[in-house]
Amino acid sequence: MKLLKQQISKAVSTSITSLSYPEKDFSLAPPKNPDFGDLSTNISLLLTRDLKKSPLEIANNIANILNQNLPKYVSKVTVTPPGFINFKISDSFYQSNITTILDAGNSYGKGSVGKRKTANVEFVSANPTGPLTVGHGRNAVLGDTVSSILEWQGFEVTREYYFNDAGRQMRILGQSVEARYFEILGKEFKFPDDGYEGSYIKKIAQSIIKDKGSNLPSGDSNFKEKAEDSIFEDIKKSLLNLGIHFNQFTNEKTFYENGEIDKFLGELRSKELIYEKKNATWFKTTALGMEKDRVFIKSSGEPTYRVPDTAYHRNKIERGFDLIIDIFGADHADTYPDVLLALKSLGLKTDHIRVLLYQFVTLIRGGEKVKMSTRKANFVTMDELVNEVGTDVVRYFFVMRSMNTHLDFDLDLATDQSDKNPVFYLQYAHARICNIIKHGRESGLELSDKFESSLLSHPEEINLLRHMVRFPEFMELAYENLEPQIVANYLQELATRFHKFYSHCHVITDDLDLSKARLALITSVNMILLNGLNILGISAPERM
RNA sequence: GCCCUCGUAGUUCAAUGGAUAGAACAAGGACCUCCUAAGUCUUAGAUGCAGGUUCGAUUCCUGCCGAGGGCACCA
Repeated sequence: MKLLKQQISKAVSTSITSLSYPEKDFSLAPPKNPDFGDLSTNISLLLTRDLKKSPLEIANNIANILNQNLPKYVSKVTVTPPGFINFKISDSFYQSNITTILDAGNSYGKGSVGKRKTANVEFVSANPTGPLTVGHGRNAVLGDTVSSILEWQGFEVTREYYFNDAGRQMRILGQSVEARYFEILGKEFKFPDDGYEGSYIKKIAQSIIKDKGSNLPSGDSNFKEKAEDSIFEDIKKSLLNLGIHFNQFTNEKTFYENGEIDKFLGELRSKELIYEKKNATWFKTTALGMEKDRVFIKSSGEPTYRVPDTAYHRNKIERGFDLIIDIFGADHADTYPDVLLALKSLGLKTDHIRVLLYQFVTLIRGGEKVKMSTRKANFVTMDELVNEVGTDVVRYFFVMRSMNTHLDFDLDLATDQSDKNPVFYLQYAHARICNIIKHGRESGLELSDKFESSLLSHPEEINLLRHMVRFPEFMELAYENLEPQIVANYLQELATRFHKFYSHCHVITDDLDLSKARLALITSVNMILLNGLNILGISAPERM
């Protein structure tokens, strides 16, 4: 399809040159209404102003030339108001694509932009203060799917989880566990003001009593460490439940210990971008065009998140990735520019860093919005959700919408309607095909590379084939925009066209040649479904 | 007050600046002697408001209204 488009574009360019029309950057894409043709270009509309002629006239001039010497596989060139030039592609082009798909198999649609390139995708990155919640779920699924989209283009991807087990949050976590520990033992305790109130804290305290006895003193390091270990283990388990596994966990502490933080602070200092004021250390972002300076080291001596984050990103840059992606919630929108600014001041290139912001999930339960807070233990965990509706439904739910939409997650509906989730529509198409293939096998029909593709001329077959050839193009689009919902939308449309085909055309019939051709057709549809579902991390059951 | 994201059908969401704005759920009809009806067909229903750019705007720009998030010596 890509080649064909290039050929047609070239033919259009040649014809406008021969008419001495100026060159324009025109579009060539399938029109929404298939009655107009398979591909349309807006070139004549773009030329209207320069040529001071009606777009229809220009279009007719171009079309006349094109019709004199049709590009390969183009059967007709037409013009429709207001001035689109439409190309009708011959059925044989689409029919021949089946062999292409079957030959490529599970690599059909792969791209090569990422060949011999590496990418790092940092996501989730939740500190181990509590279980993975539905809020983190959107991050997790997006990150994992974006990673797969990159892999599909040839990138070697490192899925990375960055965390900090040394800050304020973790200190309070330790104190919360300690308080519960003494509470259970019937001793005097003080629950911290901003303590974590979830019941998991008590469970951790209980397990500490079991493992370490009941004589731990206040301030014992076990409280925090045990909590961290236990929570981290749960997070990893929850992620695995979602089909996600990380290649690397990076602890913020590393950058203090290996001196990289001191190193880059020194470098900024020597560039006079750091100064002291009110007992704190500031980064002079105003000198770099920002509205106000930012604190790097608090008067308490603790660095702010910007410091280790900058060191961490520098580290990622130095590891030589061709592409670095951060998946952040909308609440981080204002924070990463500081980090990028610091990196630039250090003389580093940041063009290959892409920050993907996703909007928050609003949870709705009983018709009411639920304000989520890990600290207040007001949350729904990923595990609860996955256990209730299953991994496939959860993953599809998070990936079927654009990440910059604020989405409402109605828990009652999610569980009530989980059997109406559109993911089943895709899976059902796959299962149906598997069943037909099985049915064919039972009557002695096997897939063979010898089939007469020209028999596939039913309108529903052509309609299906038209969408199939676009798979590589859509995957490329998903990569360029880093938007997983493009994959989901593509598959949804593919499944629709397959289901329509199914209701109009029988595969296994008395007509052996037709059956063979249709078997090849549905096998190639299945290949695409499988490839797409794989990218989304969704299973493809053979029976439903 | 300033910044970011979003306002599309009753509801939840789609739509590389293009031609008649698509689905799903909910509401009203129809279709299984036929490879799984988790399907197909069909009726009704929407671009917050006001300008601007453009041959053409849901899409880009400005203002207003509304929702969410930010604007820390929290991450």
